Amino acid sequence: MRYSQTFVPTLKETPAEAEVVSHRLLLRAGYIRKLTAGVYTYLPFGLAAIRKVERIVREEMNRAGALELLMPMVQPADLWRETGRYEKYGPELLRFQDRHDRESCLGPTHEEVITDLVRGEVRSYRQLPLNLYQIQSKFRDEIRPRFGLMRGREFIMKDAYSFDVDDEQAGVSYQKMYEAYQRIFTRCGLQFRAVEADSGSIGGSFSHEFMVLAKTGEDTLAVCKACSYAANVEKAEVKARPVVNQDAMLDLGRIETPGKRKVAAVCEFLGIGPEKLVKTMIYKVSGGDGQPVAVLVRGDREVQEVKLKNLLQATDVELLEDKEVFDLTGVPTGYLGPVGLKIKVVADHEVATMRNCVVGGGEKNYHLQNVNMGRDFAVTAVADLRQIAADDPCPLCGGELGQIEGIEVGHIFKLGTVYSAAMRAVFQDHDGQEKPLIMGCYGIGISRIVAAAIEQNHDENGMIFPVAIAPYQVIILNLGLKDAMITAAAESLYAQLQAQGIEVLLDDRDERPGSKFKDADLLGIPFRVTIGTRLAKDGMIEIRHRRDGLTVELMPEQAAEYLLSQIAQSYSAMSGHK
RNA sequence: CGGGGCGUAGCGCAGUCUGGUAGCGCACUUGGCUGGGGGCCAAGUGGCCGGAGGUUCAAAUCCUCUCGCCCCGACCA
Repeated sequence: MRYSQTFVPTLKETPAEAEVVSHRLLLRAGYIRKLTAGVYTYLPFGLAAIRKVERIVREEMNRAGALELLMPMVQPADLWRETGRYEKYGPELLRFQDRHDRESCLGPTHEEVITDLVRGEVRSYRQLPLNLYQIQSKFRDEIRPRFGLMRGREFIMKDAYSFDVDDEQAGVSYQKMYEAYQRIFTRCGLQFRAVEADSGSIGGSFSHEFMVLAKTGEDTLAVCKACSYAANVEKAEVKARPVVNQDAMLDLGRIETPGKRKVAAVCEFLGIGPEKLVKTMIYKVSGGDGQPVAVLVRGDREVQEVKLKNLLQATDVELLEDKEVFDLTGVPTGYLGPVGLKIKVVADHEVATMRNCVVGGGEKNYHLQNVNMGRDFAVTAVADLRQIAADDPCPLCGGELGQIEGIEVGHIFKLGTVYSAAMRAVFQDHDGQEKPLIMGCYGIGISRIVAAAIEQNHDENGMIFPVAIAPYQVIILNLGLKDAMITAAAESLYAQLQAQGIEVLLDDRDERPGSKFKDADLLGIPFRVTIGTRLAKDGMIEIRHRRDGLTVELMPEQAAEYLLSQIAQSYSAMSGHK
């Protein structure tokens, strides 16, 4: 492609609306433009990167035996009512009526549609297993779209659905996808990690997330330094530690703590550490029994709301506002405690091991000391409810844990029969019995991968794309448009590389060298060839690696061979397979 | 939805408090010089000041309503 013939509106200045680096660079480099909140047009270079990712995904899905199809974006409400999700999915599901007042929605995911399709066509175990996938635009009416392609409302996603005869076969399908995902992200040239995950609102029993490691990640991962354990902190299990504190229980005491509401203030006032204190947090619960619940965790710990949600089998939990707490309990926040509390109380494991701790007094300006669970108050459940901390041991091997940030780019679930049972998608097994299909679902955020790749690979001058997903592999800068020798060399190399199947961009614009260098860096193209006055001076052209700045000088006739071998090397370094 | 902020030229912004000629930088057009990291000189083009209503002799500026966008929280590929 000739630069003068394409459409890459680069920006010298940074658009004000962009917060994260991938969003800023995608706008500046002319890869995307915003149409409206969370909805973007992919310009030619942005689309080229997307297509590269799609191609890798297709190849690996096909290799794993999945079959591509394409489902509609517009879906009838009735289908969603069958699984109860039309009501449950919430405002993220964009609903509308067509001219006949038929209720419809834009597909945020396609479990219902695929299950509807399969129940109509699959009758026998002999038609299974089946794994169907599509690459489709999805729409989720996010409360707050942000970060450009990272969290848009409209985004491109690959979603696959597997159908099996039993749990064991479903496990095989799951494992195949797990392996395909490993290959996909490796081939994309990304540093990533598969982690155990919460299965979230889609439901189901077992799940992994694929996380691109980047400082700007929205998720935090707990990763063992000794073994292979890695999990989203939402999920990372905190093992109940052995009780070390066998002190005798002391007499309960009431102490005045005027104006001391925060853990830190109470601790300072009483001269104790936060590990001697128990926090009481009250949550509003949607789903489950719907009753508000008080959660107890140690003073220096955080409640992990996903764990709480799972314990209560709730669809959502939300911390009560200060005023709501007072209305419910008559106690201002800061002085809440489990003693004498009238609502349901659940405690983190750790609280059960604590002796003689301090809790809120249940009235303004008072706390209680030497409080002991069991003697002074009762709880309805003791469970793993807090977020894993840096000093917690690995739940698998007991080793030391580290925490890193990640961007979720893929998620695989074992769904079981959640959808097939609700929608009566059944098959007849060997034994003649009718059974629900065992399902799995597997998502990859295609457009998000492009953003994540940039978050992970950039510098102050712009993007640095991995070769496999760069819109072009090579950019040739012709710095002597009016010089016949320079132009001839540039044109010749351009033709040679194209003949070799290399995707190459020739910067033939009548621009000053500075602009061309800046744009080349910004666009993130892995290899840059500079052909300028040095050709006349010493017969050399220059090839520079975008990632590390490594620069070599060569004679023009050596260039194509050099680039070919460098590109091949880059690919083999990130081949997901032999 | 709650909290904070912003809508003025394609982009980034000033002007708004204190009403009175709509401005700056970048980009764009033309000419010239220049030519290895966003160059220089000169001359230009481009605005219903988000929209509607109101106050006023006079509104980008004050008032009311409205639409849109961004940032912080709960959601997720």
